Amino acid sequence: MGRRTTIIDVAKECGLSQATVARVLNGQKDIQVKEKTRERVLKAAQKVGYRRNALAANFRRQQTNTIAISIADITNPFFPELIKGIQDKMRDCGYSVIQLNNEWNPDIEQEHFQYMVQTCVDGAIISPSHPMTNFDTLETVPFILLTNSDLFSNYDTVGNDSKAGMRIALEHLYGLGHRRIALLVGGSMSSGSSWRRDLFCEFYREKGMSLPANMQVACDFSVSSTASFAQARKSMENFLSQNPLPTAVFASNDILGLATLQVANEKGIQVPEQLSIVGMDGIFSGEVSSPPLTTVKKNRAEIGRMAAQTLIDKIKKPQGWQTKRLVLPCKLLERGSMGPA
Amino acid sequence: MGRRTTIIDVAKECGLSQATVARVLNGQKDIQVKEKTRERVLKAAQKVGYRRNALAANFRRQQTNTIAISIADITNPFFPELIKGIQDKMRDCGYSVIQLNNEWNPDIEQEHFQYMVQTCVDGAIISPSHPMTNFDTLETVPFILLTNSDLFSNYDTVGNDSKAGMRIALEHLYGLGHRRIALLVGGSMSSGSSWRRDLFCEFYREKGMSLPANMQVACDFSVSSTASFAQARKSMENFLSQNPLPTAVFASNDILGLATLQVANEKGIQVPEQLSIVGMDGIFSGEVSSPPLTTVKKNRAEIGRMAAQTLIDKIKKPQGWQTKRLVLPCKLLERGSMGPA
DNA sequence: CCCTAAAATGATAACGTTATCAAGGTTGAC
DNA sequence: GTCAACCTTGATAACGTTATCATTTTAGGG
Repeated sequence: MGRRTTIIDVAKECGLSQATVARVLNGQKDIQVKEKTRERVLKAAQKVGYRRNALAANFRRQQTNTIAISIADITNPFFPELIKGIQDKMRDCGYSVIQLNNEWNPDIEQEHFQYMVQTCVDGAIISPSHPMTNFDTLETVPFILLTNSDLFSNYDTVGNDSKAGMRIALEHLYGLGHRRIALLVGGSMSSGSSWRRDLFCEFYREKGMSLPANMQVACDFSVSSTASFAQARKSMENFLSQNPLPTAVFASNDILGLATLQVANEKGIQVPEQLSIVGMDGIFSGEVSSPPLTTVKKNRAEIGRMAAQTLIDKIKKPQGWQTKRLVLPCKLLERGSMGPA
Repeated sequence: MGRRTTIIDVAKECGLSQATVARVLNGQKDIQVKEKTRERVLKAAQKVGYRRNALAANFRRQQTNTIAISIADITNPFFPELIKGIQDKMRDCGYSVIQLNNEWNPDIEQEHFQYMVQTCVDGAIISPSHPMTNFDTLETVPFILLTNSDLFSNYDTVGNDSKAGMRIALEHLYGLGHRRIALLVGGSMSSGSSWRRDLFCEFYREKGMSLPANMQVACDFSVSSTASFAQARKSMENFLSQNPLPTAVFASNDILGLATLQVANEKGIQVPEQLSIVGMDGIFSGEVSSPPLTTVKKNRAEIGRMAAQTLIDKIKKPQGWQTKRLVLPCKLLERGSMGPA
């Protein structure tokens, strides 16, 4: 038994040189090899049962055709579609994908960065675990961030215009006559609850309305959807006991929105007649609630594809790369949880 | 500039041999090296800024410390937790994970198998895309299947006892007085709708009830949750127009269950007063519907961890491996969509 | 038919690590 | 002091591919 068949075996079989065989079997498209020799090689390869040893090739070329994705948590329904988008594009371009979950933990995130360097991934797509994430560890690994936050304005980023999205939602609610709109944000973990608060206050100011007390709720946003949902429920059970109620709630993600909806349902608060709810993201669960959750939809697959494409461009053009910031629009997806005030 | 620092540079720096340096820096735990030399090496490594070249090591050892997961579709809410379970366990054991989506397409699945061989993954965890999946392509790659189907009884498998789970649900419904129970199955894609039908019929027989007409609905189960959901809705809009209605529906997965629930809600059919609905899986969306969906819960993270552990065992014990079939129980998770007949 | 340029093929040196085996040191019992 | 047994360390050959450069073959114009 013994050795696996190698390029040399093929060379012996067909009486050509190792180099020529390599050109045929593993060469790039800029082939310089006669059709006839090609056939000889292919036939011999078939005969001896040649299998390319990707490990050897990777080693020699010092590249893996693999990229890494670093996100918080694959079980968060926001991410799978995003990842799918990345995978699809990457697959088309001959890359495979390693996905790493940091569970919102910056230390794990740093470990992952080190892993990427060690393992020689060709590039990385990263959803930063927090606003102060340090990318120095990545050394020369080219990377793209999944965010649109100003905090990362020096980096290549691909993200949705969440600010515009939030504004669309608020304007829409305003247009429907809502004047007591509440804001629901996730806790420390989401990279920016602060700009949401700012935008929220500014919106009130702009409309010449004074911001009523108790119109902002912060929920702990936890590692699992289920846990976050439970947390949000708790917050909303309190919040929806106050008097007077807001006429609308803007939740900065769908999980919070769905928690609001469920609590409202339980309390007998009619949605949308008594309370409009708008979420953000457009996860599947929002389709199955009753009423289905109106939301500011982010096209996550598209974000993924764009990020992948951008990363590939960056990998292929190591010289003279210009920082790129791609911003995709969100759009309001009207389902059933929003109505006139 | 120029060459990256290697083990040889470190050796020069500290005046020890390459071999010794390797033993310190990359060696297994069965170290045979004096504390003093270890320190010398470490210090030198630090000084010259040594980074292990994992590509070289992988090549030399012909292993990658990487395993592959082959599933249908990461955006199917059934999978993320499963994957998380695998990842967590694998991470603990020093493996990283490549995840591949075959989109229920056997051809893509086969490509993935070839990819695994080429890329020398150390092992694979596979959710077969269909009952006839051919694993010969995998050659010597050790693998574990995520299923409990009898169709794969010759392979190592880890899966939930779905049959028992379904039985629990049916028995429970029966115990609540339901006598007109309908069955809702996914289409061709799910590896076995046939055993569900068999079990369903047998259940009726066992209870001495005759199976009424129109108590089985098959929905196309499509690549995306959203599409499947839409398909199921369509089927259920028809189904729930019949007279008399069933008093309960057992859906073979939560997406189908949720579609049923939504259509029932829209038609003004009270759930669970007029219609009980039980799903299967226990996905997050079932938590947010109203009422929340009662379901036969599969502990997907646990399945993932078990599969990972089993695969690792198999990898580490190439000789004399005994085929293993792990079966985990499901349990009924009572939320709000099931009540007395 | 010769000559030149281009195209095709050949020979061979890396790439950086690990594994194997040999050599040198140390320990302790007799 | 000797010898064996063990513990450390050293020298070096792979691993299979790709890249570089040298060499041979082919094509085409004069």
